[in-house]
Amino acid sequence: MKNAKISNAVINRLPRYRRYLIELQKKGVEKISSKEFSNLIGYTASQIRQDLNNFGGFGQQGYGYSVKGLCDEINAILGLDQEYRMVLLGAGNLGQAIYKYTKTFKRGFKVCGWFEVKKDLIGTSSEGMEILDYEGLVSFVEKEKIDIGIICTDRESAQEAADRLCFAGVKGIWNFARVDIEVPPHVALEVVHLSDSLHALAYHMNDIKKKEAKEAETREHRIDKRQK
Amino acid sequence: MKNAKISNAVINRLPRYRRYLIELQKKGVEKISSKEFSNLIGYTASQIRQDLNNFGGFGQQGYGYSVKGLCDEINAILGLDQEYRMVLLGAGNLGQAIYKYTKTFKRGFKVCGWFEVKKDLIGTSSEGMEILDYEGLVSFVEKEKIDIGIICTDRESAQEAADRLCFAGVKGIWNFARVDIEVPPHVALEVVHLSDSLHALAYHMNDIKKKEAKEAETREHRIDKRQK
DNA sequence: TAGATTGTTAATCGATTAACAATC
DNA sequence: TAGATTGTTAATCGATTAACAATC
Repeated sequence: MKNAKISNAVINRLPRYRRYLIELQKKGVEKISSKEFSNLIGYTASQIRQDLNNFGGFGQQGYGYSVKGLCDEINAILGLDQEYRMVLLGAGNLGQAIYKYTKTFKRGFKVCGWFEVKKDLIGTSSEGMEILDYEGLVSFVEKEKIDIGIICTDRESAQEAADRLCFAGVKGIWNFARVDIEVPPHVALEVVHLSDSLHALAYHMNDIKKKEAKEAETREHRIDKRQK
Repeated sequence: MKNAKISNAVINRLPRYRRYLIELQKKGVEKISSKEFSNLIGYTASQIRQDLNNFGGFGQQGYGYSVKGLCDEINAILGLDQEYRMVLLGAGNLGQAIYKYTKTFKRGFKVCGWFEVKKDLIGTSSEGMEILDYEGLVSFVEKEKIDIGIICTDRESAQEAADRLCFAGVKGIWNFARVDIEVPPHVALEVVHLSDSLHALAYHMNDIKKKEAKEAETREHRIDKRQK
C-alpha cells in the first residue's frame, strides 16, 4: 500500500466498486478487465486503474483483475474485515428511522445501545430495543468498547452529543442531525444530510422543467416564423 | 439567472448555504459579507461569491448580501417555494425507516401513498398509514399528481419500480435501494447509498488508526536510537 | 512469441482560489 | 468622497483522461 493522502473522491468510489464486485462474484465471474468494469460501472477504465493503483497493483498485465481478489482487497482497505460496535443517540423520528435502517445490515456494524435525553422515552422499548438514559452513555461506551456513535438528536443537542462521544472514546461519528458538528482530529466524521439530498433532487427537477419550457418556447418561435 | 450548465459541486453546496442562512435569520442577522459567511460556513469567500454568481448578482458592492434576500433566492433556485407530492415504494425495514424519516419534514415534501408488492403487507397499517397494493401505483400517481417516487425496495425490484414510476409520470426519483438504477433524461434522479457512507466512515477510522500506529513506530525508533 | 491489459507518466479538463476593477 | 465589498477575470490547483512502456 502506497503512502500519499488519498483524495475523498477516490474513497467515495471504493464502496461502489465493492458493490459491483460482490454482484460479479454472485454471478460467478472470476476475472474482469478495467475496460469491462468500465462498461459495467460507468467510470473510465483509466480512472478505475488510477483509483486502484492508489492502494497497490492488484491487477495482472494481459489478464485483468481477479474479482474475488480485488473485492477482498477493497474490503481490507475499507476496514470491512472487522466488526464495528455502535451506539445510537436520539429516539425521535430520525433516531427511530436510522435504528430501523441499521436492522437491514447483515453484519459488520451493530447497534449495541440506544440513548435518549428525554425522560419520558427512557426505559421504553422500540423495535425490540430498550432506550437507555443518556447519562449512562460514557460508561457504556467504555465498558462495551463502542467504536462508532450515530447522532440522530435534534440540532441543539448534536454538538454536545458529539463531544461526549469523543470524550468517551469512539473512533468515528456518523452524523444525521441537521447541523454541522466538529470533532477532534483523531475521530473520523461522516455526515449524511438527507434533506440536502432531497433539495438537490428538487433543483434538478426544476432545472429539467425550465429546460423543457425553453425548448417549447423555441418551437413556438419557429412556428411563428413559419406563419409569417 | 444565467445560462451555462451549473456543476453538481455547486448545486450540492446550495442546501448548505440555505441552512446557514435560515439559522442567521433566526438569530436576527440581516446582512452578511462573503468574508463573514466564509468564517461561518468554512468555504472561501471567493467560492461563495463564485457560487452565487452562477445564478445572479444577489449582493451589493460595499455592503454584502441580505440574509433574507439571499435565502429567498436560494429557495427559489432549489424549487423549495413549491410543494412536492411523493409516493414511497417498499414497506420493509428500509421503507419503514425512510417513511419514518419523512415525518420529520415540516412541509414542502409529503408522502401521499405507500406501496408494497408483498401481499401479506398490503392493507396493513404502519406509522398510521395504510400500505397499498403496488398494482395500483400507476393510476394513483396519475390521479394524485405525484411528483416524486422514493424507492426503498430490495435490489431486485428497484429498476422495475423506477420504470413504472417514470411511466406513470413522476418528475423525480429518490433512490435508497442498494443498486444503481437508470431513468430517462426527463426524470431527475438522486441517489442515497447510506451504506456507502458508512463504509467511507470505516475507511477514515482505519486510516487514522494506521497513521497513529505509524507515529508510534517512529517514536519507538527515536527511543531506540537514543538508547544506542 | 504475440496479444492483451496493467501500471504509470503526461496532457487535459474542470473546479477552486487569488486578484482587482467596478460600484454601492 | 473614501471605504467596503461585490462580480468577474486570471492563475492555480487537483482530478480525470489519454497515451504508452512494462510485463504477464
